[in-house]
Amino acid sequence: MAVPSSNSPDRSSSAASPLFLREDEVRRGVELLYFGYTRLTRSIDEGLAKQGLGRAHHRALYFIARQPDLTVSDLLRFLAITKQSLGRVLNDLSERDLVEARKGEIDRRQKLLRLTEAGARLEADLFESLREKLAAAYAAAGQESVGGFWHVLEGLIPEEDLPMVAALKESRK
Amino acid sequence: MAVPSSNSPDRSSSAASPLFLREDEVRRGVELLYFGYTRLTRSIDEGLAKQGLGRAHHRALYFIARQPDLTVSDLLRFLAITKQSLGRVLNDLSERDLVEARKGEIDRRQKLLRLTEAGARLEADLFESLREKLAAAYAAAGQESVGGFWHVLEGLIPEEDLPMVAALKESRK
DNA sequence: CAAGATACGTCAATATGGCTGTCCCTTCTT
DNA sequence: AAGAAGGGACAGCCATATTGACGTATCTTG
Repeated sequence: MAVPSSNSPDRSSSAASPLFLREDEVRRGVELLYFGYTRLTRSIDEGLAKQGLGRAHHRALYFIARQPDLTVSDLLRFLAITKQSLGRVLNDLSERDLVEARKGEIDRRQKLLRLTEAGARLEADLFESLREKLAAAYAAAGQESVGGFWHVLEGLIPEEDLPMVAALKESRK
Repeated sequence: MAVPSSNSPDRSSSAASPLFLREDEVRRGVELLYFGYTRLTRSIDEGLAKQGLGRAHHRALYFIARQPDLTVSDLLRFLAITKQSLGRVLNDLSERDLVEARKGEIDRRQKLLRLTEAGARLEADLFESLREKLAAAYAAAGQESVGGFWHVLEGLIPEEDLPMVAALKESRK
């Protein structure tokens, strides 16, 4: 341990295992992810507050918009919350006529969720604010960077969850 | 909109309005950011629950670890929550002897926050779990992707907040 | 067909992490 | 001396999540 005078830790990661990355690179990622994510969602929060809704409602709206006729249990998988928590959110949304449900035809136990026209309008509005910010970030970073951005994020998602995310991609007709 | 037959995206960013990106690209970013971010923080939540702490405590720990002798008001800027909310968190942390404070020497109204040894150990533990995941994602994506990842995220942070984020970078002496 | 599994809903109780508004003390600046 | 700034504390509120237990309709299968 011949680390000289400097009180800075031995960060010469590069040396050994490639998985043991320099702490700085990891901290940088953590911080950018934190600030980037919170800033992106902040815009949405404001738009939602006006309608008396919260972030949870937006997430539900988003996935329903993304996959019309989504079932409750699929939505639960996306949101990874409990049935009870989702129940409240879904009730709020249908009271406000933003979401409607009908019985599944194949399996009539299922409830197929869809946005009403008003719901679609609201979702589009909120999405517009996401688009502005993300599109600006894409543009500033350049298209080459976008691929890397996606790539790293994909790596953060555990394998068992990838099929779920991929399902969204497909519904993107 | 004379986008030709090809179903491949019109990515010649250059094309029309470079800010009006294809919806799919934005949705993909939103989704990856959501799943990536939640999966990354999930690991942390488990570690914290054991100590009876929550995510809020981790954020405070993280920034204090990052910038020893951080003042309360600087921490408030990072976290973007109210003094009252932070107060509770900080009390929890000092009750558990994870954080300690001393008076500022230059300005004695200030409280300079530091981790205790136990606090540093806990933070290092939690960070380790972040490192594992993020390092694996970096490795899987390749170093070229990491730059793009950072770049796009930077673009999500409003200009007025960039100095704050940069301050962290510097303290990373 | 009967039994069991599945999809959905709901009750009650609880925790966390935020918020607002108000008021206070100490210390620095002018 | 007055005001601004850093920090703290009270009370009360709200949104979002949790667990566990239970109920009902519907599908699946031996």
